[in-house]
Amino acid sequence: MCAREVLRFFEELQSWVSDAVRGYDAPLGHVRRVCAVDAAYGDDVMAGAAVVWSVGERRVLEGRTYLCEPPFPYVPGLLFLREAPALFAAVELLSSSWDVLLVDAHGRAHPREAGMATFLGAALRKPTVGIAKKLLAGVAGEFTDSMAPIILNNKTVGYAVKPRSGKSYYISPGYGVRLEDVPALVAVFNYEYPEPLREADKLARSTLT
DNA sequence: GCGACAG
DNA sequence: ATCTTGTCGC
Ligand SMILES: [Mg+2]
Repeated sequence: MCAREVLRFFEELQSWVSDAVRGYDAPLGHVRRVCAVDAAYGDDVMAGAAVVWSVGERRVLEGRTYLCEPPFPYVPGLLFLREAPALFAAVELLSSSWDVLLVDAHGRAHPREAGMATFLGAALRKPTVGIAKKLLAGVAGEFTDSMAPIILNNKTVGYAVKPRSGKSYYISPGYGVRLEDVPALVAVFNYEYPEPLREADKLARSTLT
């Protein structure tokens, strides 16, 4: 009935999902094609964008967008209710295949260890990782080679990454990706903030112009 | 009670 | 996320 219970309901669902998805973790193979998603907003309209990026050619192979009215307001910790539907729709419009999905959000580094990257991966049943610009939960530990573990509930749930130049970012497993495979994925982009995410951001907002 | 709070 | 141009700094 009231908003209060709606939030409590979805938060409880997140807690359950965080444990349920662990059984789907699998080794991440060679990452040749990466998919990245992001959203942008206009007046009463939002654009979800998805791009497929070729690691070898360092270029966008395909880009798709999906426009709709924001289905939910932004509530810290429940971002997926607002953005996941449009991002999911944009990904489904892609005809190109990809190995892992990069989401502009958190994965396991979340108050209930199930951020938007976790839900997108579960819905798509494909490997995902969350890559955010700011921490929402947990604390970054000591850095070792440009990376520091993100500690939450007494365990490592992801990594803080310090690029050779630029602001640091935070990456954590979403769905189907093991924590131990995250460092290799970070290395694929030479520790820099992933280009495909910048491309998805660019595509999302250019669509509203 | 107060502050913090992905995008 | 968005409102916004030039400007300070690496
Ligand atoms: Mg974004």
